[in-house]
Amino acid sequence: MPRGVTKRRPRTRAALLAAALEVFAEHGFHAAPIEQICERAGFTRGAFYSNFSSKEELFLALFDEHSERVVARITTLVDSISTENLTLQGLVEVLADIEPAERDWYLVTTEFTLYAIRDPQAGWALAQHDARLRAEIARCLTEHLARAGRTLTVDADELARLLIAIREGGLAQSYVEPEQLPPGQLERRFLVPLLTALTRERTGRPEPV
Amino acid sequence: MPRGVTKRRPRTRAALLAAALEVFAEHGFHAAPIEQICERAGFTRGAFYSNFSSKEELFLALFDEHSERVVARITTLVDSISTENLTLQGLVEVLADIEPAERDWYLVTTEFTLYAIRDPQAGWALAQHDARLRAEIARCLTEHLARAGRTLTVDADELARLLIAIREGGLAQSYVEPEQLPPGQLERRFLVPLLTALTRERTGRPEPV
DNA sequence: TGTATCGGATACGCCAATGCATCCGACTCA
DNA sequence: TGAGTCGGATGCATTGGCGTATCCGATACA
Repeated sequence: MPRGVTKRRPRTRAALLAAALEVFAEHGFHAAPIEQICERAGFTRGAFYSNFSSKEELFLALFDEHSERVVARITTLVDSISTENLTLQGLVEVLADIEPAERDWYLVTTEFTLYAIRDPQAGWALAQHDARLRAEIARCLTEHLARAGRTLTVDADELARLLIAIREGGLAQSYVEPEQLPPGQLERRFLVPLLTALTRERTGRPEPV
Repeated sequence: MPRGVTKRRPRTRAALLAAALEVFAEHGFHAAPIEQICERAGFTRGAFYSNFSSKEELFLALFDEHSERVVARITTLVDSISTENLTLQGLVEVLADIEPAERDWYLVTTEFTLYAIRDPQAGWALAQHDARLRAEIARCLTEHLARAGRTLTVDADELARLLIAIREGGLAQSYVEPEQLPPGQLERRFLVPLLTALTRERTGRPEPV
């Protein structure tokens, strides 16, 4: 462990990351000037290049950080199931709950997705994250449904893919015209019949389809 | 009508638009150099600035053009229903059919969506297009289901939103990891049970849910 | 076939952002 | 408390893309 200071750095890094989220959300990755990120964080470009080697690295770091947080949040949800409303409705409310801060993240992660489609390395990283996320969602679904007395009749991972698609695709529409489609609306309207159709009573016979 | 030439211009415009689609898809809007678009189209920047006032205007024009084409394509689908397979399966096959060229359009339109979320004017334009698209999809659904002897139990426009969300959200996942999730897979897996749950036999009673 | 006009090419100036090299101040540890 | 190292600030050079002003060739009409 070197002798010098080691407490300032992580704080600076965090401030830059937080500012980067805002500025990237506002302008997009390419249009976002590094200088604006720095000044919003209360630093100069010198601090920036002392912590990150380039704007791209900052972008990756931002995604990493977010990625951890998202998975952690779902894990928390799974654990809180026991105390929550155990009906199918209750599950849907959890899935349809979208906080205002999601907007900035949506803008950044969507841009990251485009980046990942073009860049195989980033694509691999995103795929890793998505796989973890789906695993958590699948766990959440399975456990919650089990406690509600139902079991899935389809692959949980693939259903997780569908739920993610509905969420992301729905958010796109919501953020383009917020008055027409409040965030979470699609989930609230369609998830109960959908999940009903894709599950059966745990001890009963499959429902007619 | 002026005396000079008037046949070259539309061809040049079309060539630039076609090249722009490729280059935007490859690099993204901001990272795409105008010069590369021009040289791929076989022109120079002089030709470009003679046809478009800026890169942004080109982007809007590209979206407009695409937008028309998409709506037209759906309209064609509606009209071809009579000759197609009239089962629910047949409808799903149509909805799950995604041609390879979709990838470039996906990249460009997704970037346009981000642009539209940030810019109210573009947002309005996108909302107009989406509304037309949903209307066509709703018509397609209603007519096809009617001929298959079923009627919707939910709002057709909102269902169209859901289908668009699934398509867009699914494509994002497909293009990030094409081996894991072939385009259209989510539709093929989930649309039959979903549409079944959201419709009832035309002359019969609602199915149990 | 000549000519007027339109479309595209060429060349230039401009600007903004990146990233580096260097300097100064702050903080930790002995 | 002092000295050495780490972190952030400052200033600069480079890059490259954008947009305009001007020039030249091609084409349609008289």
